[in-house]
Amino acid sequence: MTTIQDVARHAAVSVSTVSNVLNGRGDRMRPATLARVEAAIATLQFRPSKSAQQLKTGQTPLLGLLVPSMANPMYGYIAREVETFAQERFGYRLLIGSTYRDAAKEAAFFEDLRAHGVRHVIVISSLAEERHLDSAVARGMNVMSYDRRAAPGRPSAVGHVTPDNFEAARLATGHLIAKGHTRLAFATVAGMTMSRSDKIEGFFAAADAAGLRASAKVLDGGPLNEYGDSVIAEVGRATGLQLANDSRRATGIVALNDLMALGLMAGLREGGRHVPQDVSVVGIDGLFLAALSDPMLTTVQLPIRDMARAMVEQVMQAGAGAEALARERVFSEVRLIERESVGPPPRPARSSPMTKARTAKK
Amino acid sequence: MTTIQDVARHAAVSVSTVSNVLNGRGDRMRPATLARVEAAIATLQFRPSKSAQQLKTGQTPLLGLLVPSMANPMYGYIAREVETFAQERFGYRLLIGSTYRDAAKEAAFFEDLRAHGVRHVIVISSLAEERHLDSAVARGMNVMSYDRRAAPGRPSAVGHVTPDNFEAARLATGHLIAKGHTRLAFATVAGMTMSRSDKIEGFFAAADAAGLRASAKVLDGGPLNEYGDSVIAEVGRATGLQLANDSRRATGIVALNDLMALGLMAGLREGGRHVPQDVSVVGIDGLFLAALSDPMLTTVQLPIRDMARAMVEQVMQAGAGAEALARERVFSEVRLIERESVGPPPRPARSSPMTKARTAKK
DNA sequence: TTGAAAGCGCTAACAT
DNA sequence: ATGTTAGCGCTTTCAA
Repeated sequence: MTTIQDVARHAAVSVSTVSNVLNGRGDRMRPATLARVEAAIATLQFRPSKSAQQLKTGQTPLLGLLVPSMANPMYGYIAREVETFAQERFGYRLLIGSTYRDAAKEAAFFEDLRAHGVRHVIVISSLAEERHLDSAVARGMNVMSYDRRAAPGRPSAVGHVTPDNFEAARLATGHLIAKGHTRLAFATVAGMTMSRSDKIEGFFAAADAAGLRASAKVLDGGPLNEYGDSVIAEVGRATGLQLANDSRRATGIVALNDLMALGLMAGLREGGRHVPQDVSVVGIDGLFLAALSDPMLTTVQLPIRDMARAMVEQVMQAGAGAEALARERVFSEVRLIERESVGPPPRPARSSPMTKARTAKK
Repeated sequence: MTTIQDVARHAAVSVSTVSNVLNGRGDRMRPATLARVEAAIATLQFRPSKSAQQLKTGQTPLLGLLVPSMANPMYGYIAREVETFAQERFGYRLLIGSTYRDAAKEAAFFEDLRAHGVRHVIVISSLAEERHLDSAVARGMNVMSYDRRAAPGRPSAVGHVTPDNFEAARLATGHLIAKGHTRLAFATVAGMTMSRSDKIEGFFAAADAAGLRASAKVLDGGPLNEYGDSVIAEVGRATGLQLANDSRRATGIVALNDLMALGLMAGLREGGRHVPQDVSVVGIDGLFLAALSDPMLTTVQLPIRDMARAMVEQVMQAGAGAEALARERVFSEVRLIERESVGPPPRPARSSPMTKARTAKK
């Protein structure tokens, strides 16, 4: 390994001179000296050791990113945006970890980040609590949390960036209502996170506003056990299959996210139902995969790239002043992408005691 | 930050004693001493600094992983498997980088890995050349390359793990032939990598064996510009759309991979063709997404997890002996998963001059 | 059984 | 304009 000593020797200068050029202080020396040093660096292909620099400065250009699973296309997409921006804007690299929604793995990852001296971390946790994040902050980390709002009341030192989940679900539900659906459902998985409850509230808010609250219901597809990649789609499929055999099922369904929606459609189809003729489905996320399905999935697009950038920008705030870092940003730029998975509700096969007022437009 | 000094002071021992317990040499001291040290470590929540350790030992528990794009579900899946195994088996964390298939970005990532002292790296490159990998090896890195075989003739210092792409494509093509298809095509993107050419050869080998070579063709959907996440599916869609309007199109298509196949199906449908009634499609990869489409995609499952583990295991070989490290492993455990996207060919609309012998079974 | 001390590669005072 | 040097947190001889 070539060191700063080698360079100094090769250029016949002292190590501090080399260090000066490394740190952009080339103006402190004669041009000829600078040139010699630069030549030596190039010749020897010298790259200063990050660990030595870190030991000295306490800084390391590494960003920690914690996700439930990298195999989930949504997190893969966020991760890529975070990584790209962190690299382009700050020259940081990404130290990533999948936690499988496990508290112990999450804690272990934080411990390792700390040991590595990583002081900037973005967390996409599906744990209910987030106190462990505060303790990370207490140890000097800048942490940003994705997809949840600051817990009300309890002042937090961690920053928050989240899409407007309430609005996203409201929009999705409103679209179904506008198409004439009166029997609505929100399909989710077991376990209540802030993001999920916000969506559920948005769902009910839209139903309420249309006087459809009584028939609106939440479908819990069960737990997300094991490896969290495809499983949310599997839960969706199971829910879809079950729904297919339910004669009193909702005709308009909002899914927790696109993967769940895709699974839902597969399950519905497996059960012999057609989307959107028998049931309409709308997702939330706006994954590119939603444009590939048959029928193409109508979904609510979230501003992923903007959020990724905002998280990076904020987590990098040098000051670490709690004011700036602990800010909460809710991104409301959610928009409905109408595709093919939503249509008018089927006309009721027979008189249903559930039928509400306003008999859908023909 | 609490250091080994703090622990030593707190336990009233020297730093070397603390270091000894950190490095599993607790047997060198009196149990009471060990206990005191351990208590101090726990009380102070001490974690030794990785950068200090690295500076001293030259080792860092970080694995570099280079992928074209983390937003691609296939790479996300591989990355997760690599990460999980590296963590569980070796206690390593993952330093990941998306290269967008760009040589400069790839080189920059390697430079950074070197600066960080990372000595183990797994590369999924879509660059034609791989000399840059050899130079990384020359600088002391252990590198494993995924999805390509060692260049024949030129002895390489980098290890190789790859699925049997020839066999995967042969299997996919053979399935189409068994179903009666005589007009075959292989849908790919612009740019020839070793993996792609192996698949194409497997495709032709199967066609040849059935006397179908003359009508078998390769469809090049064009370049994969920009951000490589959804774009391969977009190329697939464009190819599918074009195919839909081609009256002399193949009836059985093998796609480069599942994402391309999914796009292909979307394009075909957009163009008014039905899968599998008008055209049969088979993918390669075995992504969970392939089970979600309508029709569900018939595909060739690759042993991703096994390959991920093999790569990690091999890249970690301490010896760095070129013999063990530069090994090439071709995983032939590929198997066809029959789903719904393949059926018998449509009966020819009218006499076609192309029609080969053996008029498909009814 | 325990401790003292050198040194890994670098940065940044502080000389000169 | 350039050089000397202390020291970041740790591991590891070598001594005691």
